[in-house]
Amino acid sequence: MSAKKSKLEKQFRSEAQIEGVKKNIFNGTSIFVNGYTVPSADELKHFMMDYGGIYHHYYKTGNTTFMVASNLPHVKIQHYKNSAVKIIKPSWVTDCIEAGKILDHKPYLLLSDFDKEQKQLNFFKANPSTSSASTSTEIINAVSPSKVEKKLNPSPKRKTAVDDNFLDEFYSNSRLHHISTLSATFKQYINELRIKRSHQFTAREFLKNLKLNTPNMEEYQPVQCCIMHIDMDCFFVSVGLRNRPELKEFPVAVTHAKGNRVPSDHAEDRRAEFELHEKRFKEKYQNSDAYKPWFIDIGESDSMAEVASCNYAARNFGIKNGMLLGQALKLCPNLKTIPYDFDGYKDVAYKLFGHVASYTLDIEAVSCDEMFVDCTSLLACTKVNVLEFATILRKEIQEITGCTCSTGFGPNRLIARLATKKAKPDGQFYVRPEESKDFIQDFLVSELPGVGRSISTKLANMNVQSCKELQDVPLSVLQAEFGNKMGQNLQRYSFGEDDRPLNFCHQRKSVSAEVNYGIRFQRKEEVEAFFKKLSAEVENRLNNVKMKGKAITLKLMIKAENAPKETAKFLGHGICDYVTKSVSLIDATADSEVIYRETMKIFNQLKVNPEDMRGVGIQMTKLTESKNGAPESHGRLDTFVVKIKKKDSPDGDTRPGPSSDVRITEENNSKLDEAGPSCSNKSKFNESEYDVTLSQVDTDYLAALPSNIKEEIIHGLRKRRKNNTSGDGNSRLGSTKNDNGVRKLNPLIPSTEMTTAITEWVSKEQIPKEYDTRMLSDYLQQLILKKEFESVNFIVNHFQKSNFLQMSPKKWSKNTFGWARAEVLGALVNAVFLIALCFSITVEACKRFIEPKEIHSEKWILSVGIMGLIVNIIGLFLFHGHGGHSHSHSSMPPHNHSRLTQLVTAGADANATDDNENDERFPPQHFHDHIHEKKVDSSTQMNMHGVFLHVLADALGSVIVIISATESALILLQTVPTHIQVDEIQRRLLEHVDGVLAVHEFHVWQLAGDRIIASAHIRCRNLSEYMKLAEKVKEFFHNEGIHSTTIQPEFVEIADFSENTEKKAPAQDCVLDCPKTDKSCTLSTCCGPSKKGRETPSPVDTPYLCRQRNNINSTQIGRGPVSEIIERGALLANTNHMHEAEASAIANPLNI
DNA sequence: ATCCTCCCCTAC
DNA sequence: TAAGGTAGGGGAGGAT
Ligand SMILES: Nc1ccn([C@H]2C[C@H](O)[C@@H](COP(=O)(O)OP(=O)(O)OP(=O)(O)O)O2)c(=O)n1
Ligand SMILES: [Mg+2]
Ligand SMILES: [Mg+2]
Repeated sequence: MSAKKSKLEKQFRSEAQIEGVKKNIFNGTSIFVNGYTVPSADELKHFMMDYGGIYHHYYKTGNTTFMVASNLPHVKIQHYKNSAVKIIKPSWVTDCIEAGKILDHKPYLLLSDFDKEQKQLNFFKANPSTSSASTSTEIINAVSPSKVEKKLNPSPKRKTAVDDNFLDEFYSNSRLHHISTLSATFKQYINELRIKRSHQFTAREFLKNLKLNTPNMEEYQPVQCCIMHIDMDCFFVSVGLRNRPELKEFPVAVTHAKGNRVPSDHAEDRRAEFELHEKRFKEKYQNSDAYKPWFIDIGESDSMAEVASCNYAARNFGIKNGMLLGQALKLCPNLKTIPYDFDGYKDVAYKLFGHVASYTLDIEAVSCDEMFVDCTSLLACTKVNVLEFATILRKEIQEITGCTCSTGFGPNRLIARLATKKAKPDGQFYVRPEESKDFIQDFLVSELPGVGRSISTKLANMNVQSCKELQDVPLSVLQAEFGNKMGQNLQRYSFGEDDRPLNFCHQRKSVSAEVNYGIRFQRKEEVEAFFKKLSAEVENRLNNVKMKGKAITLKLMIKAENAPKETAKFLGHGICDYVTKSVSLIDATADSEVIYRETMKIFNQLKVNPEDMRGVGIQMTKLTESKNGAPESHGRLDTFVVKIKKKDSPDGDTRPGPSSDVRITEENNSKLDEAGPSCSNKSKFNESEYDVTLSQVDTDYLAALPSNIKEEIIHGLRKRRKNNTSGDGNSRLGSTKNDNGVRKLNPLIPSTEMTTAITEWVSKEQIPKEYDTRMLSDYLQQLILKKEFESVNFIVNHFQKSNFLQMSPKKWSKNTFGWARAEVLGALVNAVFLIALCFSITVEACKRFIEPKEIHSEKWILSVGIMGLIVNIIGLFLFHGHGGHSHSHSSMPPHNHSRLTQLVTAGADANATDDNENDERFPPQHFHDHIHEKKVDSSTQMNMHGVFLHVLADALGSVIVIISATESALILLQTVPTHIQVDEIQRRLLEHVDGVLAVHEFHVWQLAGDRIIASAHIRCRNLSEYMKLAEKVKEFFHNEGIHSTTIQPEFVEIADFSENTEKKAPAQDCVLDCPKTDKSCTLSTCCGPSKKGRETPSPVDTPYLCRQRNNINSTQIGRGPVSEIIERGALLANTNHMHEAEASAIANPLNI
């Protein structure tokens, strides 16, 4: 029992003894202790008497200053609520003594805690049986309180996973769920910012200017590698205290519970669970010494809620994040609890990441309150020293978020992380590379990131506590104990070495949803119902990240055999065994039905008793990007097709009922497209028609059909499944792909309509989405496989020639030239396509020569048709195409339009009657004839002359194709256009334009066709001279036929001023090269390492370092609060921070 | 050797 | 009452 006395009490006593004379602190203040308290009433009485206070054995209204209570029944609270009685927590007494003076009692008011429990109070009030009694203590007391409870709460109904809204409610209250979600959010956030080119590094620019204009900043000392770690101080508490500033100095924790006593109905079970826990631990680690029974302090009615975060005042009492509230209250009885504020965390986290991102995007998000940042290039670019930057950054973060943070800097992530630890709270610490070995020695192994309870216990068993001790353990020993890699890592860490790079571009490897709270099932149906919900949750999460999974893992927590039935924590999981099992699927999926089905299959194999389940989880791995990722249809390519359709036919939007199968395909298609998985199974006809129509050539689909068989082969041996679900389950799995709603464009959509849709799509959409482009490429692929070469050609030509490709103002971030090159690309693709086609046809033809076959199918006719088509296309190239883009562009569509519309109608008819033969659905005869008609229009008549032309066109066509391919390739290779002579132009530029001292980095290339682009560095004397010059240079290039030029001026005079004079340099050297920082830049310039020792630290910085240097002088520099800090020289030294023993963190986890 | 599955461990 | 999630590194051991 004496062990139970808190440190605090002891401290008070010893202090009192040392002092001998006790101060008069309470000065006549009187208290009455009501009910059970910690410290006890007796102890409080002595405290009061010793320090000049008065102890009342009864509450005397108007006389007793405070009523002291830890906990009161609701009825009593209700009774006192509206009276003038001030009820305070006992810790007020101890805190006053500790402070040596009377403290404001308000933070210790017990009633304020209960204000938030208004609901419960109302509940009591609202009940008719007690409402009249609520004003009178006597009447309430007359009724047995337990009876009242029973009546109100016949069987204490607890909300478990079988209840309807459990999942939502649980997740909305789960702190761990929230921080996991936020962590993923910010990893993604950084990814997105990095992709977005338009991102502005405003704070970095500001910092640069600040440095230039603040002469009394320290001289810049370059660093070769600097990793920063930032972590918010006691994050949840800091956020919570933003609007409770009066609590800042008090010990505060964020929890769900408020520290009230808890019903002790299952005291035995709680005891038993604690003991089993201890037993398991000792068995596991074979060392009873290492075990510190964390639960010794926790009584039968102490709160088992977890402290999510506690502030540093609370940490002085030994409280830790993750500790149970009951335990924390023993350490610090007057710990103040505040509720969660999940929106606040998100808000602050966004501000934090947003602000750091305005310095650099070399950020690896670790969690919502923490990140690693590679500062190397940032510091090099701004020429600010590490600790100056830290001071500025932390000050800004505090101003923006209202919360403090700490930063650590080091040569690698390990050191940076530990430096932050040392800096906390509200501090900063910089470890220079050469200091890191010394720095790390004093850390305990348990403080190393990656070393937790298990490893530190094992090391403790080997008599290793500190990093210094760890250094002496031979590698072989570590590897024998912890495995190859872990052993290696441990040793490296112990010397302060860490070569893990920062990961700026995060790629998810798994998506899961787990619930290990409130799982209490009676029957299997309840389990099934919950798995359904969980599967739906997983589907949502997959969709949110546009992913599909190819493997499903079921995770279960099963009550350990000897664990008591009631868990220590209300609705917790108690002591459990863990079971996981996984399946690999044939096709990646995000469909909740598939996930559910597979999950149940695994579950059935595991044969668990639903009553023993304490936790469930579903995890998807082997992720692939999903093609149809975005569930929302806004801006999707196929929606444009649908829209057009609607415009065309007014009745297009009357949705067909499930029975109206016979429909024009594209309409049908769009409806089916929109249909989710839920209605996929209803009309087999629709589905199969759709599938066959679309995917006769879709290998995925072919793979999917026999997937059940394959699955049986692959997994059947192990699974030993019962035959019950094979029929239904398998047939559904076979059509999974389409159930999932993979969106496809029906190849029957006329190419004209398609081009219109594409035009609209391109003009509306900022950035082409991946699934759109895939959809488009699928569509084209199908056209090719259906041998609709003319349509393909038409669409490709459309890309090549339509206006939006040539002069689209829409530039997305990856495409600053707009779509201009697409024309060239299109030409190249077109040419390659045609060459490949010629080749395959030649081969085919040869085969036929060698081994002639009888013509007994329409395929032959089709082939002939195709050849005719090829000749036609080439002929078109020859007669229409080569002359100019616009000409063929205007002449093609009308022909195609009318023809294809007819074809579609015909095709739709064929489809409605015979959906198996769609491969040959377009009568080739019809096709060919039609083409000929067109040709007759453009030449003379259908006779020998025509035949001759066909052959001639064929031959010439090949030549043209090859020539055009070569041209396209040359353009893509950025070669200098043939009619331009670079050297000549450069020489003339120097000669003809006065004031140009030198020209270098001179490049000329062809964006497309006759759009020629030049870039050059031009040296002149100073800015004003350049202004005069610029006009002339532009004019010069204009005369040379180059209308788009990028000119980088260099000024001799300024360069001389800012750089060492010794570097005056030969005229060929570039004054505005990248600065010397690292090693990676020279190779990244256009011409490679023509000059030595110049680089950019990272691609992100390049534009700023290399191009915008001359902007600096024109920017006005403000003098904000930040510059004042600098001037005050208030670089904060790191606060020395004791290494906290991590005992509780190690002892805390309940799962052994 | 390298892969896969089923764990365990860690971090926040 | 209480809201014990989630992603990733890595090891053991078997299959290839
Ligand atoms: N067992 C834990 C650990 C952390 N968190 C939450 C609350 C914390 O505020 C937040 C950030 O975790 P940190 O490890 O960064 O801890 P703090 O920010 O609270 O304190 P510190 O100042 O040590 O960073 O994550 C939690 O809910 N449960
Ligand atoms: Mg933190
Ligand atoms: Mg943190």
